Amino acid sequence: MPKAFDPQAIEAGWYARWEADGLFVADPFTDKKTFTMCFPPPNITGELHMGHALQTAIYDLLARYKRMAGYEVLFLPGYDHAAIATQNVIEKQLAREGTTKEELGRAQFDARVDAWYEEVGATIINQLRLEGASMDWTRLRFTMDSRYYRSVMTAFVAFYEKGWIYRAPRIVNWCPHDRSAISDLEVEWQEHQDTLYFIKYQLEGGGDVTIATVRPETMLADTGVAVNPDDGRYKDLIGRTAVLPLVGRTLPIVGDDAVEKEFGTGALKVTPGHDALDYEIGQRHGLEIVNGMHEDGSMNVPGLPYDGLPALEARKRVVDDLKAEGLLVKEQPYTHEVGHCDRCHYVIEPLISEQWWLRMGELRDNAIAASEAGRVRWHPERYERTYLDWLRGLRDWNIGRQLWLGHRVPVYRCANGHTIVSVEPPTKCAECGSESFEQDPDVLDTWFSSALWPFATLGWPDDTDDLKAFYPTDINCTAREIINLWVSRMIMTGIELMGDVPFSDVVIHCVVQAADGRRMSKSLGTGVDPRDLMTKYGADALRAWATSVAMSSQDVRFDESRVEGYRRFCTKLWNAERLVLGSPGTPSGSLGSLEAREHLEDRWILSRLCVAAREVTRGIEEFTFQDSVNTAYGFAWNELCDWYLEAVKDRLRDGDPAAQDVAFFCLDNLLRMLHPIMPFVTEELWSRLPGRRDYLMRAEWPDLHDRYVDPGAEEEFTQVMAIVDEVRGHRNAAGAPKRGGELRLDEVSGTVSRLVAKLALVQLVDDMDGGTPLASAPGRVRFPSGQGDARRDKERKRLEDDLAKTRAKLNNPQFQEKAPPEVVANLEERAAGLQEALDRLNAQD
RNA sequence: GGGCGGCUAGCUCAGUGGGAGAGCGCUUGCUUCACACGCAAGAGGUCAUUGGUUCAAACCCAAUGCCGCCCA
Repeated sequence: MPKAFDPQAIEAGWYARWEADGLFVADPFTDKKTFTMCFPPPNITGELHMGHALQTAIYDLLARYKRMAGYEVLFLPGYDHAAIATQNVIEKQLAREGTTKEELGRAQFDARVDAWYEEVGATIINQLRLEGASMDWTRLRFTMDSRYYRSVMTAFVAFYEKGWIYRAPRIVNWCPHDRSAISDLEVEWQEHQDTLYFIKYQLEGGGDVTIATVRPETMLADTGVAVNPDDGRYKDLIGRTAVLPLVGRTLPIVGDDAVEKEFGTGALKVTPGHDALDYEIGQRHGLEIVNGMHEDGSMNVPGLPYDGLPALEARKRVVDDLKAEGLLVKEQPYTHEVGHCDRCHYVIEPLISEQWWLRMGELRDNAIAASEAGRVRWHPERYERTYLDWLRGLRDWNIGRQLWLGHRVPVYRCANGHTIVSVEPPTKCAECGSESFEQDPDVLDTWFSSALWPFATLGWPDDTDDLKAFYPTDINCTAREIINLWVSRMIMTGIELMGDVPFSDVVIHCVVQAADGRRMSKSLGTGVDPRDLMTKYGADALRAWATSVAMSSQDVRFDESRVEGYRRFCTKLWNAERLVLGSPGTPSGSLGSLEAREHLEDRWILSRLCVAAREVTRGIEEFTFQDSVNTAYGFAWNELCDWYLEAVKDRLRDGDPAAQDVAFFCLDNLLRMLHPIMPFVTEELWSRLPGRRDYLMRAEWPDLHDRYVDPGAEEEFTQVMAIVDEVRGHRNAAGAPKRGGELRLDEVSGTVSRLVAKLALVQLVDDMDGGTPLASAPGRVRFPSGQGDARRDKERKRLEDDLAKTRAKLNNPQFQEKAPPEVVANLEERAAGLQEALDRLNAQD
């Protein structure tokens, strides 16, 4: 074996062998219990970032663990079409080429989109493979595949037939760049420094009222003025009529509780066509709706000089004209939040628009009930509130989009205007026999199709073997910003269309930030490409890092040195195995010596192995993955390598079968429990262990229970470590060479003495003149180069301080009275131990 | 505006009421026959601030400050 582990040399090979031998493929006809995860469709707008890499590591950890624990695992991969995002990417490409999608035409545009999906899809799949994701590639799904398309159509028709889908005009978030509505969740809020304009509206019959607005251009579509009925300043105005400056339209003045008295002047201009609140006020008071804007965000005010101007230019002109007429009372700086499209970053226009809506009533109520009843569990638990709070305030879902790509709404109109809603395109109108149809031009929100992911990927609406075997799935793991966008909607559709929740557990992992705490993003230049990290440190190191941070906090700053640390850990494992494999003779493999075990160090390490295995398992089962990786790391490095292997080096060199059996057994089980975290290096090392070897990937999960737990051995070996530590400390303080010196130990077993001598590299003597007394055990140590008196003084001070603190606590009568007896006993034992150590240290001998 | 999370060693982070921890970095000594991607020994922390609960607080409660996120 080479001296260092080289990830590049083995990763691709193992992945290919696992896949070729069908280890990723799930069998729906299995007798085993099934475990299913449908991988979240990664955004197909680009390559996968650190968040995806982290998420993949967690999913794959769970998949591999469950396989080893005896489940039939389906880990299903796929991606979605990300309609708005993809359209933006292609449009940017076209802009660079000096053309537009309108110039190109639908067919050419579609071809560009398909080529893009193919290219990016391949990149995504490649990265998932590099990371070792054990996904069932025979079941790869894409939301635009024909089968998936039919699932989406079927869901639409099902909701439509229930009467839950309707078409109605409402204020929507309109993106003038994409010329489409987007959902509330796709709006990004940014702080803007703007100006608040105070404008005087004359009243019919004399007088005036001043309103305040940051968007004076929208006044062109005003149809009323509203004041709070409790506002003494304006009470008398209710029922009178204002005249809209520049336009001349008459505006009824209405009283409405929704008007904030504190904002501006307390009088509100009402523009029902361009503001959600104004729309509601307008509806309550029967105000006219004027749509003052075109789809591209330019003004739609025929007959006025502002017609066709972009909003900002119109604003300038309006303000100038108001000034000229003396109606602009004042301007003041104003800071507020402005919505932007989260894909193209244009300013969102609230706009009245006719859209497709999905009624949330029953869908929402059932989704709430499922979580409250514990049929969906959240990890960490606090995210259940995020989910419930959002659902409780949820309005109907605008599922329509005015885009060039996506699933076309399956609504058709015949030549005579009859509406047909059907999964397959109709051939003949049932009412009039017409054979000529036009399909509704809208497409569906991408999240509408993604909401069906856990069952559409399994073949729904057909009653497939996969659906029977693998639904409901078990775990969905994602980032918290996805809870409302996706998780909640999967739960809604799963309950409605499948009659059961789509998964039982939702795992919310942390968000990876750049090292300086900023968002990780390509545009900020703060992004880190997971593939570069895998090239440098190997996939296992990246995965171990991800495992250690994913559930430990809400956010994590990326720290490359920690990834590097896990690469070193891989090499450490590699060399541990190299040492064991280098011992002569053939190990018995009978494991008989595990039962017979005579040596203290053997009993100790087997005990520690059992404890570690239990903790690693618990960490995975409870979704605190950092506990698993920390435990395995600590066991491997600080116990197996630092102490056990050092203690049995000579026995291994002599070909002692007991030492070999124990060492192999520990390695075997350590590699098993590390496999879900670090699949490549563990598979490679496991394959090199003696004996007939199948794949570690389908080996059994360590199930040791308490078989070798041995408190006596743990206590005795702890004494060994304490004495060795102290001797080494003296050696260093004395500046003595690494080997040599004399040690006299009284009142400890021969086993302990011999182990200490071996590990501390000292000569055991029966008698000694002078030397330094030890604190950890009765005895003295002496080095030829001199004594560690400075260290002895320091140690004495430490012990004295500690003892004083402990005694102070014990001397408190209230402590004695109120603290639990075991805590008191514990402290008393501790004080006695400290006193003993001090006595030993002060022994004159 | 509502909600959530964080503030612990130089850095990144563990630590759910009884002796302050890890990795990396730093200092010193080691090319010891598994590993210098290593070994051994060290230095380094009024656990953000203030108050409260408790025999006992990094941990529970309240307030404050700063950083970040989600939602409107």
